[in-house]
Amino acid sequence: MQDREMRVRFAPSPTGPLHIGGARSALFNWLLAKHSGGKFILRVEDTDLERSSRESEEDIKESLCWLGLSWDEGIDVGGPHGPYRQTERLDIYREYTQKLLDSGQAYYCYCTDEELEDERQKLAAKGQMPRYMGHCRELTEEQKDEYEAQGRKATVRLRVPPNQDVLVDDLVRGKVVFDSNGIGDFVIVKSDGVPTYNYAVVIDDILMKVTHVVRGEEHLSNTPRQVLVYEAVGAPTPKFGHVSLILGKDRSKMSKRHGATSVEQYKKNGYLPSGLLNFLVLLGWSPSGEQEIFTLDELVKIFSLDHAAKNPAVFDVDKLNWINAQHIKKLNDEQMYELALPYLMEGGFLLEGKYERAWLVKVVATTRDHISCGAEIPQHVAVYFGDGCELENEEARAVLEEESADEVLRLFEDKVKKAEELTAESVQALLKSVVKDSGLPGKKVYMPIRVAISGQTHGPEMTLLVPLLGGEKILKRLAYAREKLKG
RNA sequence: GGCCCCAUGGUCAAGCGGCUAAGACGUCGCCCUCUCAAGGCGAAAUCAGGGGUUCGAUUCCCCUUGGGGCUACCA
Repeated sequence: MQDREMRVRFAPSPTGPLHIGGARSALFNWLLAKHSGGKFILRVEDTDLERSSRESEEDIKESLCWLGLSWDEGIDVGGPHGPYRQTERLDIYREYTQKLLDSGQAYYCYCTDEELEDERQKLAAKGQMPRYMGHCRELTEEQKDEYEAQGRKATVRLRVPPNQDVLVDDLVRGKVVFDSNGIGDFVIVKSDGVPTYNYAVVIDDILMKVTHVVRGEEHLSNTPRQVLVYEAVGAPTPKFGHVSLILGKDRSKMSKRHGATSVEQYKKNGYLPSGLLNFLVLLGWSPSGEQEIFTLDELVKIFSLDHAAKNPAVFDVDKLNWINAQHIKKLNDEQMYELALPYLMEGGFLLEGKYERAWLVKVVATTRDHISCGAEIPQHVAVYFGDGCELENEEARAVLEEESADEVLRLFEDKVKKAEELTAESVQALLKSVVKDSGLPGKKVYMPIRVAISGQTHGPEMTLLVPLLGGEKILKRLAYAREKLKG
């Protein structure tokens, strides 16, 4: 007897961009599938007609693709158990609903929102769990006709057996028992004929032969309802795994006010898919060794639910920044350039059009060890652009106003003019000779030059800065700085 | 309110009855250095509280407290 292949899915509802929590669920499922050689399915749960949109669906797919989490079956790519969009599966659900109705495991309910709300209020007042008490459980044909005549639209409810323990055997939480009395007959088909989440999700998982349902902990309390549906249709339950939630800084569920919560925002800020994924996988899961920086391939090899954490994790941007920085350090020059391009354009650095690509590549490469995301590139490369620099502050001005500065700059200028080439090595030698000729301490030499050619008292190493600026630009900047000082 | 989950430094976390309670981010200090970073080294910092069980509890059980989730014709 061979184990069935592992089949997992990510089933977002397209009501907004891909949330960071959703991305982690997708990642866990994807890793599980890849690790075991199984299948990863993408299903769209769009039964909330009001809030679902194709636009969101596109956004989610785009984010998933950007992350590199491709799906083996699902929307767009198809598969043997489609369609993979729930609103296109209405006939399928109808079939199951009819069977449930025929067998008496489900029934029509004609209660109105007001009546239901009233019932909830009363139960809550008595300190009991608000739930449906079964008003329409035993309706006669006459009563149904009467309601129909009133123009009421019926929902379909599942008949939930009383006094029953509903067991959820969870891969990360162990056995969790719920009392069926606390659940009540819940709606499986809305009055417009569209199934509810707790119903559709089960039918689909059965039909799509899903073996492992891995999702956020917010679904744990809903799982007994789903188990009840499995039992009603006579299907075995898959294995469940409820992963802890991702919380905001204040320990409440991540939401807009916690800053960027969608994958596309991180993409926009120039985070790398590998960096974001690496950060996400460490939230609620830990590797056995001490390594923390992983490629996707490495994660595929070692990931399992065994080390999934039960406690919720706070999203820490500082750690994300560090992890992403580690991934950026591994980029080559071309990859760096690719990462930088949108920000160079945005920052207007390419408008001048007079910069060679090869030069730009070198400039961008200087930022590699200093940034944690692409959006930080402009502030680091600004110093390489333009023919003159404004003095950053009084401290910078003071450096140039020092007595020895003038002499240093003259020496430097002279040597730059005479230099045949400006490379890291030659600049190093050149600067050393300025130190020697002036007899000044290094700092008294480097600083005035730095400020004169960059306007700032901080920045890239001189052996990086000078060659990249080139003789022509340096001379212009020196002239500009002198001009400024006179004024 | 009811039900369910969770509880190790500021944050992510290892630990699975006996440890000086790992590691990482962040913080601080030192080194490197023309500067800012990066990098290297080092430091401070944790078992929520109370009961049990046990020769021995961070670890097992109960209670309290705290946090979170669910309680929809949302997913």
